[in-house]
Amino acid sequence: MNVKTLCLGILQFSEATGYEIKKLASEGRFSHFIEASFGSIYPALTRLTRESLVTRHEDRTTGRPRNVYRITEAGRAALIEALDDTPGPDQFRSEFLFVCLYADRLQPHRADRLIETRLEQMEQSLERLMECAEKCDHAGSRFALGYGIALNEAGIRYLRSHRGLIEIRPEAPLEAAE
Amino acid sequence: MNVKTLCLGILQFSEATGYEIKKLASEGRFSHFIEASFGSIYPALTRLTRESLVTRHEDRTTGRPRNVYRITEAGRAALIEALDDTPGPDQFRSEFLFVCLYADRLQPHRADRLIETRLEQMEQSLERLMECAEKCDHAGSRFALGYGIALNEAGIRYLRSHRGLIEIRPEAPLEAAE
DNA sequence: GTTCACATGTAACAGGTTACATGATTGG
DNA sequence: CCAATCATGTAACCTGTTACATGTGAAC
Repeated sequence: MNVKTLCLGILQFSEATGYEIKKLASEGRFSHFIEASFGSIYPALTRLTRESLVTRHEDRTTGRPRNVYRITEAGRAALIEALDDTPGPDQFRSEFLFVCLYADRLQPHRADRLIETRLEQMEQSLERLMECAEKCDHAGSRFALGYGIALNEAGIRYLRSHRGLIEIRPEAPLEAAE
Repeated sequence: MNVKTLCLGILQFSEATGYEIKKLASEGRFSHFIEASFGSIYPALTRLTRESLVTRHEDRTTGRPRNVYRITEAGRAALIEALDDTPGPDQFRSEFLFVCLYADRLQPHRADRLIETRLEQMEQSLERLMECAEKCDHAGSRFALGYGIALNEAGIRYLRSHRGLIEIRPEAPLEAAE
């Protein structure tokens, strides 16, 4: 799926600036299964405008000049059409897991710290998703959000209960760890 | 993380051909958190050979000519060094979830079929991971595999129990869906 | 015999990222 | 006044994918 479709998809819910689209994709309610950078969003928006799939409204009233984009009827049609393709397989990429593979070769307690950090990140992201879900009453969005929450919870649970598999047991009391 | 590090990581466990590396990354025990195509693996292997991080052994004995790659000491060192960097955030990309967002605009029962298909895929992938885990006695790999299994199970559970959120209720008997 | 799995590689191309360049407004 | 956040955009670059090109051996 490309950034153009993604923009169309976000604009389908409400008008937005490029900046806001980026926010929604990176931190907002779509962030757990989507990603895009400014460098791809702005050009996409320009192309979409040229193709009349969105319209651009320059807003100079609110102090900061901003370009607000709004999806057109043709844009909605194009989105539905794009959605018609069989979605590609979900993909999960994790450098964290890759590093864990070699936990036994890492510096002592490196794995422990890595897990600690990851756990914190996941708890944060879980919280964020739950906040979004509370505020949200659109079925599709709740469904996607709920999925993210379920996966996050499962990941956290797993890390907590299985970290012992790769961490150095404290039961082997040694100062060698330093 | 780049394909070079990935190759090094896989070769750390045992020697392999480019073809086998691709298999391991796409269907094998690393497949749930890693991906790489032939078009990136072969050039990476050539570069690694030039840098003496792996050695190439041409095997013409087994009928099919194959190039078997083996990691060197320098290669192991380079891997450990690469592993030293803070791993980037896990990323999950899902076109499936994106499409689900617009379930209400799709053709009737499109969402149902999508979920059905995804469920089947996830069950297959779960089975595959469990088979790998059974055969595997390396702690790091078991940990990573277990993580994949946990996430898959959670995803399957979620889809089964929440699909009603976006599917058309059969309880509302109407041909209006058309 | 023909299909499938094994096996290697290249080249064109697409797609997106990073870094850069710029500037306004708000809040402390 | 200074930092953070809002805001837009470009260009060089990188990385990897797709498609192509080729060939062997095994199994049915």
